[in-house]
Amino acid sequence: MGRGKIDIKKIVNPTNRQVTYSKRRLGIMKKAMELTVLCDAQVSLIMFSSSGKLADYCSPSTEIKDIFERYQQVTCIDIWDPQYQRMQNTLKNLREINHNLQKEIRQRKGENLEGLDVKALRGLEQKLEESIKLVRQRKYHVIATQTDTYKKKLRSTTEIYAALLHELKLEDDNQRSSFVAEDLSGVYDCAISMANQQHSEPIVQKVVYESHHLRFP
Amino acid sequence: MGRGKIDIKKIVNPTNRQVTYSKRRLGIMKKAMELTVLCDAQVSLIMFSSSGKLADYCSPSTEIKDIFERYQQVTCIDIWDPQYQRMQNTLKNLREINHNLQKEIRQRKGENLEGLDVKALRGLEQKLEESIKLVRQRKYHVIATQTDTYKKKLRSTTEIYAALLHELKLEDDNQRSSFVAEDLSGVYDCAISMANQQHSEPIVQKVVYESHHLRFP
DNA sequence: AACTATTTATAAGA
DNA sequence: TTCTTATAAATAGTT
Repeated sequence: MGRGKIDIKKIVNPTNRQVTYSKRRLGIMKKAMELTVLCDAQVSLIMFSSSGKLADYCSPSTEIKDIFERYQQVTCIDIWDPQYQRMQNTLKNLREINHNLQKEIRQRKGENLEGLDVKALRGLEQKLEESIKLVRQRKYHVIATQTDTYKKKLRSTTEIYAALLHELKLEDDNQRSSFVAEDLSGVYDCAISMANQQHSEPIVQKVVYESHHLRFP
Repeated sequence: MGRGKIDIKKIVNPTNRQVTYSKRRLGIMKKAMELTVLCDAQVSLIMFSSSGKLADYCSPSTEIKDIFERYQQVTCIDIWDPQYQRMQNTLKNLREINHNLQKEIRQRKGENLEGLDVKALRGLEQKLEESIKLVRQRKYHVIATQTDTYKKKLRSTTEIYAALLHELKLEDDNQRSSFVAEDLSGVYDCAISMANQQHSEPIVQKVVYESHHLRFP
């Protein structure tokens, strides 16, 4: 169809090829549309030109992905094999890791010990003892650091207020002096509560409580 | 093209429609093939007739799935949305769960304690103490059961050999008698080693060792 | 992008 | 279905 008959083989001239592609692309899309309408068929058409440009047609009230899934079902070919397979493997591995982790946690919690013999139990006990040792060390470290910080804060606060007290005394006023004495106790309380910011009990009480719980290696 | 012009609308007569579908299906496939060859294009064509029959064409040295993946890339549309999305979610969840499990394990091992304050550390310590208590209980239980079993075995074995010894004594032979005394010690050793089947140390030694490790709540 | 001579596709009939 | 054939549609080469 055209001024002359052409052989069905790759058109060498790129411009010519591009022009023919444009014309025939429209033609085939029209044909696809006609087939859809005339024959109530479901059609998916995807074309990439040699320059990589995409053109596609899909019968109305469907999407290419639906037609594709239908195609997949009919041909029994799993299109997403590579990615899908990889994901499935990853899932399997993760599940296994998960299972092992849960098992380990359960044992470290002292659950599900039925399968273990004396040797394994003793091993587990030792592991737990080591862990608890580490936790206690850390706890001691944190308390020590904290106590130290609070001590410094308290000292500096006390010093500042002592200085203030001194300044006030310089005014040599009996009424003032008694007021300051009252005030200082409040200031001290305030320093204490600062030192205990994250704790409900006063710091002194706390430290005593902790040290009775501490054990050092 | 044909004896008469037709409107592009659904052909009502099913037979007619089927015939037209057959003809045009071939026609469009030929067009697709020509486009492929003439213009060096990549074409995928999938058709389902109204009766559900599949026909497809794909440019040579490719597969529909390849064209489809390319289409997916270009359109940025994820074709396998439902299953894929579900899997991705599952993966994400599993990864998160794993991460948390690993974190918990690390803490229970006494690692990564930097972020915890005194209260949390004391909590962890208590949890570990509870766990160790459970492990020790279990260990005691296993040892007790095992010891009991071995004791019974030993007793029954000893009784059997005592009976044998009695029978042998009935023969009232001095030579024999001295032989039996020797033999009995061997028999006793055998019973001991039976009782220790899964352990390298003799049972008596074992029990002593264990009880010095045991602590009861 | 438009034109048109020709080829190709196909509707209707057998 | 497939073949035939008159006719519509598509398009190659040209402008």
